[in-house]
Order: sequence, then structure tokens, then C-alpha cells
Amino acid sequence: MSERKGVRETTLTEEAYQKLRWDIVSGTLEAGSPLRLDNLKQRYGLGYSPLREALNRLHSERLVTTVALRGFTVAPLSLSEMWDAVETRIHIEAEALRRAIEYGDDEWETEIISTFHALAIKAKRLQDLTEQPPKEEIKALEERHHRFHHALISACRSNWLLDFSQKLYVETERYRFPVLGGSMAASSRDVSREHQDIMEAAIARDADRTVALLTAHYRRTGETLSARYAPESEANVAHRPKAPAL
Amino acid sequence: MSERKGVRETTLTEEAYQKLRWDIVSGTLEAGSPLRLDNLKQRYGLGYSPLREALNRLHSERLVTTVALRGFTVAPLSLSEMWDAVETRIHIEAEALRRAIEYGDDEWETEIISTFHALAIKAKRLQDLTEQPPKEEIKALEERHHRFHHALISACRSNWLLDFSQKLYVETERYRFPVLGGSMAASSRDVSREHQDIMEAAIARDADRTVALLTAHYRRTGETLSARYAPESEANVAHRPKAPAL
DNA sequence: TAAATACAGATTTTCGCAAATTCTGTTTTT
DNA sequence: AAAAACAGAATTTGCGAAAATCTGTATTTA
Repeated sequence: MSERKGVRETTLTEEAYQKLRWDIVSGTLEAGSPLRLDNLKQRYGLGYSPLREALNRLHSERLVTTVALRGFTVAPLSLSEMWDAVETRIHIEAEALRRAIEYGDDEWETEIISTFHALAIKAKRLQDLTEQPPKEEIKALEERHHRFHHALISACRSNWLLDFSQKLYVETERYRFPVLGGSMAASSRDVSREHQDIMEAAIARDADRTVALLTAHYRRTGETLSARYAPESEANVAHRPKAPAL
Repeated sequence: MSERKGVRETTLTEEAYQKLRWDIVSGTLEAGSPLRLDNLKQRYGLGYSPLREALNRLHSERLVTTVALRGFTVAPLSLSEMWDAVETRIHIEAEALRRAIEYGDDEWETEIISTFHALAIKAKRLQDLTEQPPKEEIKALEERHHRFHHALISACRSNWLLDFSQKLYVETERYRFPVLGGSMAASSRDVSREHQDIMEAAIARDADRTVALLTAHYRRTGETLSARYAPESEANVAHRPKAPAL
């Protein structure tokens, strides 16, 4: 049971969880495909128990579905589910943001500024690249993106709001990931600008403006993803929120 | 590995989950007490694997806490956590309710009415009882209560809102349960009346009024629980929301 | 031919032990 | 006397085999 070299850093369950999560979010394991225990065991070189436990954690995050006695599958993707996640996220984070703006102290402001810059630098570097950035780099970008958005609402003083926001972030990450790798430079949006505006409004303690900017930011992302996943289809318009304008 | 008589109804994991959940919510397993695998194995007559899996599910529902390599414990209770859950629930369900009122059809109305009556009848019967009702009866009452509140928002067309509402219901159930067994008759509130008003406002499609009534309903419950868990203490007032009025 | 039944292969679920890790109380050293 | 080191105990974690279950195919029956 010992690791290659001496001490093991984390539990095998954690390892299984991280690897599976990455393979699902990055699309290596396709949506809807069944996850056979035997396969996974061979693929990751881990036993049944850690895999099973990891699969259960992923189930509670809605990344995998499971039916009793019929095993696990990668959770399917659908535009209507994506829009549900986007709109719910707006509803949750709008409230969290208002509270964070009310309660946030110097440390909160500092964290927003530093995570913003970490994100902006990374985004700039990847955007300037001529070739397609490697998946590892996209992962790092996603992490900084996550940290920035978390920093915005971190002072809201509600564990439940933070928890729900986290869950919705994970859900939308799956949809966002393949697009991030695509034509980043070609995008007509200046996402970094949007982030900066949100940051400035938050630090200026203008709650209404910050919420409006964040809402627009998320809806634009949703629209980008809609276009990416169903370029020709008109069907996805039905999933759009009723009030897309600010 | 075979069951007493022929076919097994569900998986052992499901059985472990249900039993553990009940023992935690009903208070049989006290908040904060450690959950040793050996103990549980003996107590429920189940193996490690089903228990472990059930414990993980309960962890994702915040009913148990866990630290890697240090086992599981029953999640602690705290007034500030309860108020967080109550206020977040209000925020989630207010939105879900508005949408349900917009989208709800005849079937939705019918479901609200029937679940209301099922709840009202049960509540009346338990209230008229002279002695303390048995735990099983309280469980049945809780189930009907849950069905009614779920019916109200069931037409909201958002799986995420419904999922979050469900999570928060479970969380608050833990706090409500011991109180339900107590002096139900002595309560100055007419809870059934509150439910009826909510039902009528919803069916009349008066969104603002329904949301206001539901908010008041949840806050009153929160206050009852505060009083029950910290009767003399002034400290819990600090956890109260800023705007308790309608 | 169609429906019902039986069978066989594949898959999931469960079990209990063994290994690894952490905790606790005692002894030794500074 | 305080800090560090150590050993034994308690607990969690991981594994692979065995049991239970499901799914699809072949066989039988009406």
C-alpha cells in the first residue's frame, strides 16, 4: 500500500477524485459515457474503494450520475441545464456580492485586487500565444478565474451562499472549459476589461452597479457557450432568460 | 450476504443512509459525537463499505463532518448556522416561488391543495393529542410538511433552485425536529393558518404577498428555534437578520 | 409467430482482513 | 519541571475476492 517513494501526500481517494474530476471537466471522458469500475481501476491504477468514494463525491457535485445497481456515468451536458446553472448562479452571487460589499474590509479589497491581477496576467499571456495553449495552462487559468470570482463574494458571511456558488462554479466550468481552449484571441469580448470593471465597482462599494456588471458578465458567457454548443440551432434561444438586458 | 427473506428491497448503502440520517435528524446521535466505523458496524449490523458510502452522502448534505484519516462526527449545531440556512432558504425559495407562480398550471395548484390538507389533518391530530406523540408520528408530520413546501415551488422549472431548497430543508429539519416533539399545543402560533394563507396567496397568483408570507413564516420558525435552543441568552440576537420585519 | 421463461455473461455491491496512519500515555532527556 | 522521543493502542483506508444483481440472448411453450 506504500507509495513509490516513502510517504504518501494525500489519500488515494483524493487522488482518484482529482484525476476523475479533471478528466470529466476537460472532456477527456465524454458526457454520457459509462464509468465502469473495472475500466477505471485499470486506467488509474487504483482499487475499487477509492474510486467508488471519489465517484460518490463527484455525484454530489453533479459531475456524474448514478442509478442504484447500474453503475455510474458521466453526467450529460445540456444547454437548458447550463442556463439554469448560469441564472441560479446570478441569483446566488448577486445576494452574496451585496453582502460582501456591505461587510468587506481592507483584506477583502486586497484579495480582490491581487486575484484580479494574477488572472489578468495569465489571461494576457495565453491570449498572446499563437498556438493553442496546453490543457495544463487552461487549468491554471481556470483556477485563477475561480479565485477572483470567489474573492468578490468571500466576505458575504454566509457559508451556504458560498457553498452554492462553489457548486455552480464547478457545474459551469464543464461548459466553459472546451471553449477556453478555442479561439480566445478571436473573441470580440474583452473579458479582462469586464473583470476589471467588476473589481472597480465592488471596491467603490457600488452594489447595484457591481451586481449589474456581474450579471451581464455571466449572461454574456452563457451566450458565448450557447453559440459554441449549438451554433446553428435556434432551439437554444428558448433556454435564454426572459430578461437578458441589464 | 443474503437478506433474511429472499430478495433485498434496496441496497445496503441506502439502508445505512436512511438509518443514519434518521438517527442524526431525530437527535438519537448527538451533535458533535464521533461516528466510529466499528460502533456503527455493530449498531446497524452492516459492513464497512455501505456505512462509509452512506457517511459520505451525509457529509455532502452537511449532516456529518469528516477530516481525512480522522473519521466522521455528527455535524455540530449552531444558531448562527441555523440563521444562515433560514435566510438563504428564504432567498432561494422566494425566487423559486415567483417563478412557480408564473409557470404553475392546474396540476401545480392541485398538488399544493392536496399536500396542504394532508399536512393540516396530520397536524391537527397530533395537536389534539394529550400525550407526547411518538417519534414515528413526528417523522410522518415532517414528511407532509416537506411535501407541502416542495409543492409550492415545484413548478419553478429550475433544478438547481429545487436542489438547493431541498438541501436547506434537510439542514433546518435537524433544528426543527426536537422542537416539534415539544409543546406543540402550547405554541402561540397558528402554523396551520400560516400555511393556509401561503397556499391561498400562491393560488391567487399574488407573488409579492406569497413571498412575504413565506418569509415571515420561515423567520418566525427561526425565532421559535432560537428561543428553544438558547432560552435565556441574548447572544443569539446577534445572529438575527437585519430586517426581521416584512 | 409471439410471449414467457431460463440461462449465461457482465457489472455492481458488499465483505472482512491487512497495511498505513494517527492518537495517547509513558518514559527519557535536557 | 518542561520538552522530546518512543511505544502501544485505536482507527481509518485500501484491496481483491465473493455474493448479488442486472441485461441481453437463446430456448421453450402456447
